[in-house]
Amino acid sequence: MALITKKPRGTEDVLPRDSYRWQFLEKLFRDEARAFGYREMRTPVFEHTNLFERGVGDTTDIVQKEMYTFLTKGGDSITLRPEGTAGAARAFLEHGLHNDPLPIKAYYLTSCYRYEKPQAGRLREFHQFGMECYGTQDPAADAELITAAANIFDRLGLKNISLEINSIGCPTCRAEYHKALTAYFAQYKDELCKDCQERFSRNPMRLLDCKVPHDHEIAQGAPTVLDYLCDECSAHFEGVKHYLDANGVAYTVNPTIVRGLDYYTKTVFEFLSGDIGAQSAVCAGGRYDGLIEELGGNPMPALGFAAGIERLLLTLEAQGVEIPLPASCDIYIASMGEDAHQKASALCNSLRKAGLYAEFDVVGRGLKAQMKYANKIGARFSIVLGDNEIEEGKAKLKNMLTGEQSDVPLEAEAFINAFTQIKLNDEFKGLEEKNN
RNA sequence: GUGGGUAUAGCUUAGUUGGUUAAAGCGCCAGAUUGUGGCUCUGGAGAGCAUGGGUUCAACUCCCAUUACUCACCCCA
Repeated sequence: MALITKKPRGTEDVLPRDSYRWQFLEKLFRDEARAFGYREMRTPVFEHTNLFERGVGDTTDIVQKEMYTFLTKGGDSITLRPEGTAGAARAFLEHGLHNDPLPIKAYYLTSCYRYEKPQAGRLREFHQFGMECYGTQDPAADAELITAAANIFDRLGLKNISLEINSIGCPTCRAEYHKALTAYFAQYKDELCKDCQERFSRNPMRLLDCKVPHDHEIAQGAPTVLDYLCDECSAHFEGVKHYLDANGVAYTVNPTIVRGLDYYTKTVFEFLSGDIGAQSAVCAGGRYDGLIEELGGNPMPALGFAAGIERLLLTLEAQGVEIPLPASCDIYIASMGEDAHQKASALCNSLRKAGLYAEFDVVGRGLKAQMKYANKIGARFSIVLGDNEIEEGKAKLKNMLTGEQSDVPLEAEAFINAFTQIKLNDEFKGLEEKNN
């Protein structure tokens, strides 16, 4: 096959036969968001580059080596969003949402772009569902947000999703901790692996979760953040845990959780799936009290999370969670002869206007092939239209499951009435059988 | 950016120690006495074996390179 080009690396097509899985997830997200008072927010796919440099942090890998950045014809530097929080925060500021009753709760479902090397659960174009909450520093809010995510995984029927939480403190206590950490690792600096040598200067907290055995051993003896939290941060973290307990959300405290984006403060958390390979974080987030100020606004506490839709889909598949199939064709109208074809077309249109999913032959197939097709698309009912039926003004409606047939009139309105009646009876019977 | 694996029809694969027109299942299309699907049967379309070199009388089978896909590291949803 001489295709002029293939899809760019790290992108995925969602085919017609699979889109219902996405739609199922999206609906569940929206429903859950609504239950927690979150409303949808949509922001541009691209933003001015400096938004991400400031918001995400210009020392992060995302900004340093993963952004899709380009110059416009006008000479502006534009970047495809690598994540959702910065754009949401920008919109929050730009539209003065802090004047609305607090807290402001917003969610988004968007694509994100990162120039990375693809692997299992990692794409260059991927999709996130995220929730952002502005204007509260109460630990109840942290727990509420985490609970929303937990509820989603619960409703999806996912097993083995573990929640790990940590607090990385405020800038004040984190500075203290960094000092202690640096002092500790300085003793072993020459023994650390090459990556860790780098981390030592860039982000010492990263030294904690190195996978190299020797480094890991050294890290075991390192001071933990939780011992360095100031009174306020410590009390806040305790509060979060209590509210999670109250909500019945299970978690483990993991003091080595570090987030890769600069804006996080205090609470950080990850939901991990053991079924999808090395990229196991299916959802992650935390508090970012400094972000709004960093972007030029008045100080405003905030928190949020993002869940990777592709990763969730992978987890669902790995665990064999069944996603309900979309409703299939209500009725297929087979026809033979020019008059009947036209009648089928018109009847179909009336049915569609009435909200039904109806099909007829638009390929020019023979009757038998039409019936086969009706079967393949899972039509629940079918009728055959020929000269006889047109003449008599009625046809046989066939239940494709049971093979039962009954007469129905061909006049549109009467047909729809008769059909909906039969369809309802059929559904009722189905329910009864299910219950017995 | 670094490292490992893979590359045969739309999909899943077979292809023996290199040897004639590359095989199967699924899917697709069409038939199996006249106007009715699912099961079965028959037939058909569809790849020239990722690409480019090389070795050989002969390569899908061996060698090299490239590309793509994939997994892992870094990092992250």
